[in-house]
Amino acid sequence: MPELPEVQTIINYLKDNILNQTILDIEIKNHKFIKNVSTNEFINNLKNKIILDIDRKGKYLIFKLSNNLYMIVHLRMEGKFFIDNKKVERKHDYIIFKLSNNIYLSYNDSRQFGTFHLTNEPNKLKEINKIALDPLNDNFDFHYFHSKVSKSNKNIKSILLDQTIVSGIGNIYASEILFESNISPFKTGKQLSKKEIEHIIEASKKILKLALKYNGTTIHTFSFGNNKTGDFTKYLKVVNRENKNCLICNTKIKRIKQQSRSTFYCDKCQK
DNA sequence: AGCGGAACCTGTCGGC
DNA sequence: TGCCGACAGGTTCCGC
Repeated sequence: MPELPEVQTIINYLKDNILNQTILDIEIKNHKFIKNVSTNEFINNLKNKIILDIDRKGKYLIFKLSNNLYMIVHLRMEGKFFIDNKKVERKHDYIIFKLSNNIYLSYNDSRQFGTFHLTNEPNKLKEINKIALDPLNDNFDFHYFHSKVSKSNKNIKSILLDQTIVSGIGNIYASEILFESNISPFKTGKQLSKKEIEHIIEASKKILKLALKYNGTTIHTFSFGNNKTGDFTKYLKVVNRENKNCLICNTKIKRIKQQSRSTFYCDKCQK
């Protein structure tokens, strides 16, 4: 489900609600989410730790806890956090943290793809270590991106989805960024001119910032803050607009598959 | 090395 | 109404 704007929206909401709370207890209803430690280790390590900060690398959430411990969470397609003032029964709640002040933080994941890791050194965790800069980072610039794409034979849509080249972009924003850049999703990295690479960098920063401002995009199921939805949906220009008119040139928007994932684009505006 | 496709799961929607 | 297939904001793994 979530890409950078959605993950950051979730983090902002969590920070408003659970920062400096102590984890009093943890209930685990399904063990599969915990990847690099045993369930017992997970519980014992987290118990009585304070949530000092919540940060992000790409689409990973990084919970900084007291005693130099970090909990790393990836929501994949459907992971969600709910915050309740009392214990509730909710379908697909699989990990429930009881926090001080009687707050219950529940991890909910209908498709069960999400992951949890515990570590003292997040940057040494292989999942985090390979994640590239995201477009909102000032170091994501022409020099960096050009060096990563200019020799690539992959199409630019796939390049934008490659988290080891640029992080935080997923299937929705990849299409939106390419439309904003006037670049065909079929073009390979090699075929891009310097100017086009510049355009993609600018469009990435612009779209992700704007989407974040509107708390992300809700098409199917994204929500944060116990069922609030993202407002960027109404600003989407190509995604889910198959067969509708391009807002710039009135040509019908096309929908195709690349790497078995939907790409939306305007074949007149995007060359 | 690099690719496409399957796998991981559940839910929803559209067509027949 | 019911069944069946396609599809879903992601990533990894496997086989060619």
